[in-house]
Amino acid sequence: MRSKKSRSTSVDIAHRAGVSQATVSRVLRGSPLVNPETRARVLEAVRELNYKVDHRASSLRTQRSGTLALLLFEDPTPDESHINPFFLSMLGSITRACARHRHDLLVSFQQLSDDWHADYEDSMKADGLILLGYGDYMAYRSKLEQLVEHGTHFVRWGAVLPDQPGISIGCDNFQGGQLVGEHLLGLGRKRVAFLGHASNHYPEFFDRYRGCDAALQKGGASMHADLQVDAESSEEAGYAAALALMERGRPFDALFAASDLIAIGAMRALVEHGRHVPWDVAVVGFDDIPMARVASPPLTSVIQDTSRAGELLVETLLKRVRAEPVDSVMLPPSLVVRRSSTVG
Amino acid sequence: MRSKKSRSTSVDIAHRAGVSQATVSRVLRGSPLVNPETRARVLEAVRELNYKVDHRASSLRTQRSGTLALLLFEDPTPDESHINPFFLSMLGSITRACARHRHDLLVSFQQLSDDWHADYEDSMKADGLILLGYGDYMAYRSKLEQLVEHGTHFVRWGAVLPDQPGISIGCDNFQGGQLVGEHLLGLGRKRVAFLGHASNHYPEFFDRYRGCDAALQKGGASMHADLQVDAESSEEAGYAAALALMERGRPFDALFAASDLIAIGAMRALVEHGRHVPWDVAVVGFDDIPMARVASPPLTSVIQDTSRAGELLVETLLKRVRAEPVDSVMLPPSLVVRRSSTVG
DNA sequence: CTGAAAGCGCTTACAG
DNA sequence: CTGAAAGCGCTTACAG
Repeated sequence: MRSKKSRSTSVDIAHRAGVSQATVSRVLRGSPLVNPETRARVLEAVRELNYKVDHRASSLRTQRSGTLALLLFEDPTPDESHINPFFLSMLGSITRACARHRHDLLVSFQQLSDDWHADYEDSMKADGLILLGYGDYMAYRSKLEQLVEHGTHFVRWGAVLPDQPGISIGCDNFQGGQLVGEHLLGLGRKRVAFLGHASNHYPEFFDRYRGCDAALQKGGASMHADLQVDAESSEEAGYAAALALMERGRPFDALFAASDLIAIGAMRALVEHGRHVPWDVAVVGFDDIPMARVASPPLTSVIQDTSRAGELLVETLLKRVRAEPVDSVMLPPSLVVRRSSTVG
Repeated sequence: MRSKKSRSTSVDIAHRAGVSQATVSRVLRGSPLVNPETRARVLEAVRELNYKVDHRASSLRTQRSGTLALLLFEDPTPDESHINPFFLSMLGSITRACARHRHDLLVSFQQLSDDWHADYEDSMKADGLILLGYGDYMAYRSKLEQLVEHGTHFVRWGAVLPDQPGISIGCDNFQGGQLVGEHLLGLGRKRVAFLGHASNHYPEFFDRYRGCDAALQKGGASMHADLQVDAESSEEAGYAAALALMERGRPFDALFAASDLIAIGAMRALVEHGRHVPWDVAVVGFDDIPMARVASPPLTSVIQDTSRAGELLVETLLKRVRAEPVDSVMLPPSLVVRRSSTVG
């Protein structure tokens, strides 16, 4: 139709229903100050002409777009189309949460190096931003400060830290690490290697590391600096890190990977070098991505509640947009035990 | 800033630069009819006030939103956050393609049963729609017809069929099936089971089936109705279908699953029932999702070029929006051989 | 309960 | 090359 006649507007509806354009608008916005019969007539015309409110015009007038933007970034950039599966799962739950809250979602991949603070909200495309991604927190932090200073509405998925700019929703990574430490200790493993960055630059990984350390210490063990190898969250990095670890020649009977991707890459390296998982080395990951169940052996991991997380991110952001008070929140993780860590 | 002073407009810029608001607009749209010095002055003011064009106002005026909408649907609805990984990968490449073409992307999950034809383009939120999903084509088709009749701009990912409403970009599923059939034949396997719907209701799966059949026939074999079991694309369905297949008691030495998820579920069932993959049964999937590499044994699969697909979908849709002529396109698939089908 | 009118922030003929 | 003016399609005080 639209290809032939041009799209109808509220004026067309007004005409057809024999009312003013203002009244059409009132009906469509659900204003209570409209006579029920008038309303019925307008609605009838709306149906007949298959009319839809022009979202741009209404949003220009009301100064609310009803749209949220999701900015997803990873540094270094993953090769084409290989976004971290954990973020993809978050993307799914955020999309659903947006729909529940009757908002649209704009999705965009960004480089940490991009000028992403400058775009979506400034050009009035979105009422607020959801930030999702890994990367060096020290580089990240200054961007966040700009956003705050700029008055942009945003919520970030990530570590909940004291004094951080803006607000965050994140997993309780320390507790996640503890769950892993306790599990390994219960298995009698005390020489626990850690694959992943463990510094302030990667606070999520670092908290996982420290949580595990804290748990081990209760059992008279601890993490060892010579059993820690840096790795970003990818299979390749996990593979390389496991090789580097074995190269060092220090004994270890368990391996805690900062993410499932790292764990999966590491298991490959271990097996290729004759280490049996879990007999020689119990392996635990983090995130519980779909791949974890399928890996061989199936990977013990820490579950982050992505659907709760998506809901909370959207809910919190909408509160921020409405200038209601909000707080950072940490979500409790849980452990799922599979054969990569247990014998039998 | 914006939280304190209100956002600046083109009028503010005009004022500051000592020109008319119309000139500001010309500069920002890159119009050639502006004196270079004037342009410089305007740009200076833009920078100082950190001004960004209000996208809604500009889009209202130009009647172009610069936004595309991606509608993702699956029937039956997957449980929270477990979208088919193949679609997730498509989503990634579509997002990137949109960015390359300087368009924004709105993402939304839909039920096939929803009234999705009615929304995004009608309310002027998007210039066009990308449709992505599995489902009963017969139900789907009537929706497509409505879209066409309605003059909506859309491109669909899926089977390229004669007489279909609108245009499609899809994998050459028949050829994909052929590659599988030739591969299995080369391995000396002739009793090939098929897990997945094989009817007009699921044209993509059906083409894969027929392609495989065509290849087998060249080798004096063929697909058998009693070795085909319906399954939608999920691990659970694959698991159940493999059980049903074994139940029938007909011998088979190869299994072609209509998707990797089906294949992975099926392998689990096979192994649990004492069949060795690939010795007893060579297994091949379709899609080459990330899980395929990690499965045990790693899964032979058919690669669909998702990054090319995303680019083509976006490019084609934008042409449609600009009323340029476009055609449906089939992309050539390729086979990646892993240990689920080869011995040694 | 309803209408006339102003205005959201741009873009683009039109006139100079 | 530049400005004044109309208009994109709505929403919402204001007056009745």
